[in-house]
Amino acid sequence: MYADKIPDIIIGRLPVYLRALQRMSDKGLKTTSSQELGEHVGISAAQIRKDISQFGEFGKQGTGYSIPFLLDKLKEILKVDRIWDVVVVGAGDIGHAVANYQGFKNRGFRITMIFDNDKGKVGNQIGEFTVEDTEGMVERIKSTGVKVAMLTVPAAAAQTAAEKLVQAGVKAILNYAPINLNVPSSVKVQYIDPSTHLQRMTFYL
Amino acid sequence: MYADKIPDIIIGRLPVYLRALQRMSDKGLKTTSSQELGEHVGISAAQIRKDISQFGEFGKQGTGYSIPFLLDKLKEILKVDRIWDVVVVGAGDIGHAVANYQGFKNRGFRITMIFDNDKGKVGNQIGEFTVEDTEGMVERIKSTGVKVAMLTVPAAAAQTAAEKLVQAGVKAILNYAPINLNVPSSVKVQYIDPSTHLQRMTFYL
DNA sequence: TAGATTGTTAATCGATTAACAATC
DNA sequence: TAGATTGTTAATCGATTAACAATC
Repeated sequence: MYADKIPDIIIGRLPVYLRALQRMSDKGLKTTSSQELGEHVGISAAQIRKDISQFGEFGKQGTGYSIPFLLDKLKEILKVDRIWDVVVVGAGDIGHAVANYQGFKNRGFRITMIFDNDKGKVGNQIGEFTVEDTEGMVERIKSTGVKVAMLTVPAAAAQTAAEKLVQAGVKAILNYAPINLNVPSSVKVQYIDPSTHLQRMTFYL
Repeated sequence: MYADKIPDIIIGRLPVYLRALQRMSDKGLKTTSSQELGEHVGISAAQIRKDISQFGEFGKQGTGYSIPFLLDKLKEILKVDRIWDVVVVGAGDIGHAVANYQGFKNRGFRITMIFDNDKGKVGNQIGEFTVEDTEGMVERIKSTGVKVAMLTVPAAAAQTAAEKLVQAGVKAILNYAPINLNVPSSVKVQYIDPSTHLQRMTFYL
């Protein structure tokens, strides 16, 4: 859709803009400026204008941006103008937490399945979900066409699980295991490792 | 200690190197090269050498880096050659999850207190912790000297809670609430918002 | 109209990569 | 010694910022 390649670093900022705009919208605000949005997200006004202008002319000189309009555009660009089904692999503590997490609502995601390779956990109930056996996972994901996964298994099991997900056609993996995954470049991976974030801050203490 | 300012983007990569080296060490490996480490973390060998060389000459021509030595150095640089006490604010689902999370062990952090402003939750047991009332939080944190916090309250309560943490002398906040925090520049903030990460990937689907 | 703010260009700044002498 | 790999320099590449004409 966006013919010329958009730098990934810009894509990474769009969800932050989206989140801030959603909050403004929830407060009933109708318009904002690059200046104001920038103050909310800690990014310069010039950069926000440049980022947004990659995708079209969404603002108006003199008045700024319509919040509902920009919200719609950003959702469309990020493809969260729809709901993505998400599979969770790993029914341990983190798996439980993400399965019960209410924060995906209205952000474009809905968890639909949870898998674990521990037969002792298979069949267990987690909220509204029943833990399924990893054995049938590849087929099950293939047949449902799910493209997004969250990986919440121990580090030692993460690479193997990731390979199964790739085999099943998953194209986006949010990895909670503290290990780098090796996947084809057509598959996107994002990492969440709280210790890493904390260590990035202790340097400055 | 490191007189000339090190770019934050380099600091951000050090925990990733540390994590990979720890894994190599756990496997019993004793040496590695910038090439090999780079393959593990998906970063070019040149960049790894450049990053590491900011802090000293830790490698040897011809043989590469001693894993135990480089581990020690990185831990020292990131100040995780010690254990940091961490306070958790918010005893909801995420608070529970981080309190029970075993992944901070051996990464330099130890949760020591959990607070919530809901009197209904105060006194509850979460693992080995008793939920404490936010009312006494500032004094309690001040007196214990804790410098690191994890913020796991709803978005609407996050800014207020962050201000209390700042008041209490906290200098590093890992924020799980999907909102940007406004804090003095002397206080570091890192953000964890899984929806944001997912949205960054759906763009490419 | 006058004031405000966009979209965009050019300038600046910073980060990454390539290359290689030094040396283990 | 010969081969391997570092630390570092210079070149390249990319991202951010400043500035301003266009225009709502």
